[in-house]
Amino acid sequence: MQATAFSPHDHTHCISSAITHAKGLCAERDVRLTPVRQRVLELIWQSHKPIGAYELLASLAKEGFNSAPPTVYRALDFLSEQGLLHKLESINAYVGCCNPDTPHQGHFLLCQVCHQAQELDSQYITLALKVSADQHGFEMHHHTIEVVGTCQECLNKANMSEAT
Amino acid sequence: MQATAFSPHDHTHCISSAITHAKGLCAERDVRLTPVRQRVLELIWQSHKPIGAYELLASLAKEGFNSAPPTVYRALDFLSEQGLLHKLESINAYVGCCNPDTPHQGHFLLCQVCHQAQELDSQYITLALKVSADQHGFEMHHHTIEVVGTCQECLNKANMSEAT
DNA sequence: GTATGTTATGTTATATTATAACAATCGTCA
DNA sequence: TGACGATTGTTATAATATAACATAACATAC
Ligand SMILES: [Zn+2]
Ligand SMILES: [Zn+2]
Ligand SMILES: [Zn+2]
Ligand SMILES: [Zn+2]
Repeated sequence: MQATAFSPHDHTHCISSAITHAKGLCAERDVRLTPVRQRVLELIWQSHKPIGAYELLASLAKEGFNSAPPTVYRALDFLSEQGLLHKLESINAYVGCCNPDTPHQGHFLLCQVCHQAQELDSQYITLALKVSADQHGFEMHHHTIEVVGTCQECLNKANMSEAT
Repeated sequence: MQATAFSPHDHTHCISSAITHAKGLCAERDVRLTPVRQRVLELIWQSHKPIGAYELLASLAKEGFNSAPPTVYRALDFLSEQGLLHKLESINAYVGCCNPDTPHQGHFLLCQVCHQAQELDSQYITLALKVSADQHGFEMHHHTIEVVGTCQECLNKANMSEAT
C-alpha cells in the first residue's frame, strides 16, 4: 500500500515497469502485444488519470495509427482480457492495472480534484462482499468498486490554500 | 435482508409502497413529484430489473408523454437527487431505491441470468471501504459497488435442470 | 388578478461512448 | 505455397447522454 498514484513518485518507472511486465506476460501466454496494443497500453500509463477511448483514439491518430473507433476498442478489449487494464464504469475510462499477474477485480479510489485513480487490493473489501453475497445465496462472478472522493495530496493543497 | 428482489414476493406491494413513500418524501421536502416524474418512477419499479433510459422513453412515448431524451433524463436526475433511484453504472440502467429515507450509496447484486438487482445495505462493506480509504488518507464522498453473478433462484433452476 | 421570478417542460440539435458487419492483410505452420 | 486463424482496415450505425434555448406552469408579492 505504499507508492500510490496520488503521491509524488518516479512515474517513468510505473510506465516502464508496466510495459516490461506486459511484454513478459504476453510472451508467457503466447498472445501478441502488437504495436497498436502496446501503444494503447503506453498511452494509458502516461499518467494515473483514467483515460477515455476517444482520447486514446485522438492520440493514436496523431501518431499515424489507424483511428477508427474499433481500433482502440479492440486494443482495450485485448488488454482487458489480459488483465492489463481496468475500466472505470462510472466514468467510462480506462486505467492500467498495477498487478496483472494475478487476475483480480479492480477496486479504485478516484480523486475528484486531480482525477487520478489508485487501485486498492483489500482482502477486507473482498471478504465483506463475499459475506453479503453468501447471505443472499448469490454466486459472485465479478464486481466493480469505485470510490469517489478527494485524495490526501489534494486535501493538503486545499488546506494550505485555506490557511491564508 | 429478507424479502429480496430475487425471491418470489408480492411485487405490487413493492410498487405501491415505493410510490406512496416517494409522494410522502416529496411532500415533506416540498419538491414536486410531477406526473412525468411519478410515471418514470412507476416504470422503474415495474420490476427489479434495472431499466435503461431509452426503454423508459419508449414507454413514455406510448403513453403520450413527451418523448425526447431530456424528458427522461430530467426525471431521472430529479429522482436520483431525491434518492429515489440508483444508477447501475456498469450497465447504464436505473433501479428503484428500497430505502430512500436515509441517503446512502447503492450496493448491488446483479443477476446475470434473470437480470434483477438486489440492493444491499452492508455495514461491513461500508466499513471495509472506509478503512481502505483512510489508509490512503482519502476522503470518501460517494461510491459504487456492483456485484455481478447468479442469484439463488437462478442457481436452483440451473441445478434442477442439470439433475435430469 | 396581474406582474414577476422560479421551476418545469418542450424542442432541436449534437456530443459521447461503443458495436456490427464485412473486407483486406498478416503470421504461422503444414 | 497455400490454407488457416488472428489481426487490422473501413464504413456505418447503435446506444447513451447533454447543450442550448424557447415555452409553459406555478407561486408569491404587490
Ligand atoms: Zn506512477
Ligand atoms: Zn487528488
Ligand atoms: Zn418487488
Ligand atoms: Zn437470477
